[in-house]
Amino acid sequence: MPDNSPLDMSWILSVWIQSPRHANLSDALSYSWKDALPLGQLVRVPMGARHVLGIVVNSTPRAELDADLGYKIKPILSVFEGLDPLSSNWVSLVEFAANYYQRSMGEMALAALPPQMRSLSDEQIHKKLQKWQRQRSTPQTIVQSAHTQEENLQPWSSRSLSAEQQQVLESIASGTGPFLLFGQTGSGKTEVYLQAIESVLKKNPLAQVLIMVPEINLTPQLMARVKERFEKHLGEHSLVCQHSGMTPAQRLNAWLAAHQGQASIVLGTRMSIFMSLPRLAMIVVDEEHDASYKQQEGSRYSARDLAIYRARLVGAKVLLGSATPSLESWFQSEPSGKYQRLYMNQKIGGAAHAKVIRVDMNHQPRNTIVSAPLLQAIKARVQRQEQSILLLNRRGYAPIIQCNSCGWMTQCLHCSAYKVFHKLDKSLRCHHCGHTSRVPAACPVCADQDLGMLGLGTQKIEEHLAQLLKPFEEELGRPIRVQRVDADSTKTKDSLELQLQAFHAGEVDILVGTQMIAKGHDFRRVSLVAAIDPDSGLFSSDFRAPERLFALLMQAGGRAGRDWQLQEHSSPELWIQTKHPKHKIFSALKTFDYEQFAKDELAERALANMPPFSAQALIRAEGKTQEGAQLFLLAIRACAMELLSQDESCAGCEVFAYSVVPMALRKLANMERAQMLLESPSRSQLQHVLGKLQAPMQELRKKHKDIVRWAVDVDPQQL
DNA sequence: AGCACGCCGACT
DNA sequence: GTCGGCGTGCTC
Repeated sequence: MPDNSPLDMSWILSVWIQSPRHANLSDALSYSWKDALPLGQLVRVPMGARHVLGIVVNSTPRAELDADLGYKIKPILSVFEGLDPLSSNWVSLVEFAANYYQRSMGEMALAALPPQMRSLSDEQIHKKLQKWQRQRSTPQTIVQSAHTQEENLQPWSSRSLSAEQQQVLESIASGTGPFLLFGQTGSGKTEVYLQAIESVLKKNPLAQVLIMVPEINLTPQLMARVKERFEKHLGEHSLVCQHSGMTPAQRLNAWLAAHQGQASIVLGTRMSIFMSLPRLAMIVVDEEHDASYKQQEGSRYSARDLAIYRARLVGAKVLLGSATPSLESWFQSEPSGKYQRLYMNQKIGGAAHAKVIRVDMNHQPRNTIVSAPLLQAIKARVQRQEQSILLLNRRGYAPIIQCNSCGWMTQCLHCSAYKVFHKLDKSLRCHHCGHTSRVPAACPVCADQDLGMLGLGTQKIEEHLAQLLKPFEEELGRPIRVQRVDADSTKTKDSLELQLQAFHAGEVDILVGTQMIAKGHDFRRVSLVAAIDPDSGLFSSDFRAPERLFALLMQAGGRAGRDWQLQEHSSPELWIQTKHPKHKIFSALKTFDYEQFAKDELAERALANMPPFSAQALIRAEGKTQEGAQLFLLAIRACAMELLSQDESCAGCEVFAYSVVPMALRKLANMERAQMLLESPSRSQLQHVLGKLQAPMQELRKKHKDIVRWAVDVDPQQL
């Protein structure tokens, strides 16, 4: 009673809790307490009938009389003792991200904390904290003891650096960044990251470093290298991961280690950009061009862009690395931009670029899958016990089954897409909504049994290749092993790891897969990579499709010939089967000339006023009918027009609203989808208009009852 | 978003 | 007679 007597509640706290923007709540709710609390303090507060986690962002003395608020201010329930408040920098980062990506502060902030922070009781978390504090050893003591030994100035690694790597490291040490590390696959970028991190940690043993990778799959490999380098100097508890594949308990432990400053290095996926790192001194964004850095639902943030913001906010260095940078980053690293570009051109150990060989499929027999010269080249690899990788961007057997009599095709009932034939279980599967059905024995429309297959999938290539190689097997006197790697073959946990291990061990001759195998994996004995059918990336409605295709093929080419021992027998090759061999993407690819590609592509973007020469935001709506979705967006469009002409603060804004159109995948899981693109030469003007549009959009949402979901996507990656 | 309260159909 | 469908409405 004495503690919670209303008379003692002399402070009003502003608290963020998890609630989306469209809830009719302001960004921070008011609660009372007997004391002021520091910014970033975690608290437990009553919310209706529930108790929820909150973050204090402000404390003000209670006025003599509460103003007529229309609601009762309740006291908070408890304060998280023994846990440092979140830093003001962290709060600023969240605030910026919420504003920029048009979400509420509370949603952004609470989603950035480990889920157990919300679900566990205070006691459970305290228990965890105590247990964890007992077993911990601070990095300080370990590093200092290491320093008192003989190796104060000795490098932690014995590896020698190339002149180029050394030069890049000197630039990083002497500059402020952001740095764009433009380095070929195999040029030793990872070593540069590790060395840069080493020098940061040696300069300040308490410093913290964040390393981001695009995908969960890539964390174990890099973590192994980080451990090998740093574990003995920093202790095992100083290196932690953070990604959605971890258990809730693991995530909480890692989060606590980072938050309390014990973790020196955090390695994770995009979500780790929001880790609480009170002494953050460096951020590494590996493969910075990768689209996975953009969150595709909920708060659609770009972890790469936030890394730039966060680094500037806390005075940390940020290092973006890629062999095929995003055109946004590339543009920023031009002499007129804000980033410093660092070149790494040389391949370590003198490994050469893959030789690019284009096969003009116009001159091949119709419906050729693997052209004769490519097959020949693959056979030669098999004979030399070298490995080949075949890339195709479609899984399954054949994309569609068609009735040869009436033309009926396997349209998904719930999506505006075709179901794909999977031969293993003789099923038709929609890759968008997952709906699965049996293959009909006859056409459901005209009952004709003459059903044919259209197009190519990984399963079909796998089978086709086995057939083509069968005669050769006898000649060779051993079986040829073909392994398929795609979303279907890697469904179960660790199966990707196992399949890749088998490939590494040389138990497989040929790997057939989707682009998931082109990412990051270090294949030693591969001397041939072939893109079977890359043409769909050449003529897409999405202006970023060529950029993605180019990056994929460059990366694929980099997979070939990483082992210089292969050089003695054969040179690595990248094969492209295409009906458009003269396309400029392929001519730039031939010399692995990213710079030429970027120059051409940027010139086109400048002419068309596309990013990075403009900023974009996409408003999407989903409803029962296409008409309903479009009507909602049209109303928003009208509202935007009105703002631009009537609203004083928007009057000078140059924001262009494109027409409302159905999405590329018009219907998904029985939901009709439409979108409208907003574009402006000025990021801040677009931001301003979006902010002004927020309230009217929420009003419109109430009127358009048939709208099931809608979202604003700032800086959309896919159109 | 949760989670309440609140009024109408098929079941122990 | 209840269990439970999800339609509005509120949360400092």
